[in-house]
Amino acid sequence: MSANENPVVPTNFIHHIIDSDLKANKNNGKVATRFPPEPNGYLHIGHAKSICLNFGLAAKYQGRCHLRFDDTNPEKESDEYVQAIMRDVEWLGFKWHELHHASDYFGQLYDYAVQLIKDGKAYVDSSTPEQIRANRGTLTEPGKPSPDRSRSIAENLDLFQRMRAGEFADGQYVLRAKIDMASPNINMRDPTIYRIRRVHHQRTGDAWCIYPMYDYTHCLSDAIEGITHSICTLEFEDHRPLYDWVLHELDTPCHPQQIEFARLQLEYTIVSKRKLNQLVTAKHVGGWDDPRMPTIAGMRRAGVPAAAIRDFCERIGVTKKDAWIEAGVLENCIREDLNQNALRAMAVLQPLRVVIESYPEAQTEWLEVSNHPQRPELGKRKLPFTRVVLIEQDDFAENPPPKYKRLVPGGEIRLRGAYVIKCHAAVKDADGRIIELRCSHDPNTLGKNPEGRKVKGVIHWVSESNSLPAEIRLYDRLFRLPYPDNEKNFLAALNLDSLTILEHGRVEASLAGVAPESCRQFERTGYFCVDKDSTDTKMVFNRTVTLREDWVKE
RNA sequence: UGGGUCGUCGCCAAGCGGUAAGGCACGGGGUUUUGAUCCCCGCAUACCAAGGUUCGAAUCCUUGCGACCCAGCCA
Repeated sequence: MSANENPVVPTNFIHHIIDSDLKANKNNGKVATRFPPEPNGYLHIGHAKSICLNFGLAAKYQGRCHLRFDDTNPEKESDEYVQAIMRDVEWLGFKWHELHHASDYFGQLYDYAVQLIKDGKAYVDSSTPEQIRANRGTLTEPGKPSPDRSRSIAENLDLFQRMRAGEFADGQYVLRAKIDMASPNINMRDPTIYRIRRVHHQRTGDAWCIYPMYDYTHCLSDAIEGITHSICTLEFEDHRPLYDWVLHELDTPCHPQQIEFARLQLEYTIVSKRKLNQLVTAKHVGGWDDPRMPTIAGMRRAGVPAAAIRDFCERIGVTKKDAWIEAGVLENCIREDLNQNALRAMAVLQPLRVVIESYPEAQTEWLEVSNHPQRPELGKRKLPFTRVVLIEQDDFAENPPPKYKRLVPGGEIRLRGAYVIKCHAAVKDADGRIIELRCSHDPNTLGKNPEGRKVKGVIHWVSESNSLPAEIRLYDRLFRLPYPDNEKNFLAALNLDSLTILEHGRVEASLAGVAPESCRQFERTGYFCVDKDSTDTKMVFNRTVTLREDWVKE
């Protein structure tokens, strides 16, 4: 595939920063990044952008990229999420050079906190959350110091040790950094860095009853791991002074540079773990891996190739601009990959019986068709042609709209890879519904055009007797509005027709036994992949994406 | 009315003082036993606005305007 041989890897402002760091021999010419998810939900397309960025940087600069779980809030975290995250990162195609957990550093983090206290840079506060909030001030007014701010170092040390020892109730005390209650940056108004919480931690169990906060933990974890460039999203820009403050006050192995970029915003989707969790919990979807979910697991189940996600992340770029990506960009990446790589197959989603009266009843011809019209190296397969075939209900119209290119009464159509047939009659049931077509075939049209006339269209088909029953799940976008988050309640933007199940599909017999996650292009209808719900008696396919349809719809 | 950041084509996005890359979308044409793919062609005298500096500005300066983020013992 020469198309992907010379990918033009776009550059972005982070490359510029690193390039100049390298030129100045900062960090001894090394580059180390990390992807730091909190294990409180499944990874989504927004995380994919961050993963591609961080692992991509390490690859580009021959550096390292760590996977680090930011597991400092045991109330929301679980091992299920840890496992899912590792699975998703690997599936996306990345290998971490080191695996870490912020919880691995709890001991060191505690020692650093003691040092901060000894230096007079942190104090134990007995204020309630309400008092802390009230004293924090507002965006335009400075905060007021807590009465505990002047507590002695000795007393702070004693109290902090006893916090750890479990002598106090949850919430009774917190440890705060002593910075500046009048700072125009609210994050610098003595942020809480430790809280008491008697919660079982998925990794450290009940070893701790105090847990460090993100701002305190993240920078130190980066420094401990020797991260050189700590990349995060824009909402942490205001936290950078705090990141730098902690590392400046403490004697750490290094001082990583925090760089912020704009998080992904994709039309018709939502990338908030809280809201995605809500969709799962309230059963608006089948689970975190529901094919409609923008999660990595969901897209994987839908049949989206990892390479398409990587391509997408590359195309959208990395900037600090608040941007919205049109849904078509992702779809294009998916189609581009699948068009190149998916084998073709014949499948009829909503069958209509076609009896070819001119074709011998007992006869079966094995017709050779290409697995991929543009890639002969992918071989050919044989399809059984029989007297009774099934075509798509949509491919026949008694009263065709203008420019209809399919079968009509008295008209001819090419059955893809087979004969040209002509429709003589439509058989209807008592309700007037068409249940069968009576046709004849032109035996002289196999592999060649009929003489003296042009056939306007080609449709797909499957042998009635020699095909497999299949359930086809047609997925559409989960939200009917491009910006679900703009709604007071995002659930109101849900597309109630996001899933259509077709129970009576038929697919060509060669698909028997094809493994889950295998993708095929069902000619003329779209890309589909085998779902894990498939059984020996009934295959199940998920529609990944439709084919482009360039014509005006009726 | 505090602080932080951003503003180049419908949507992304290069550009970093020398005269507007690319992708998606869109429009037109061609090939085609998938109305798919593929292939051509078109698509910003213009870079939020207004001033200024300069031989020359999207790029530098000034002043406006607009958008986003921040007041968790969440991350």
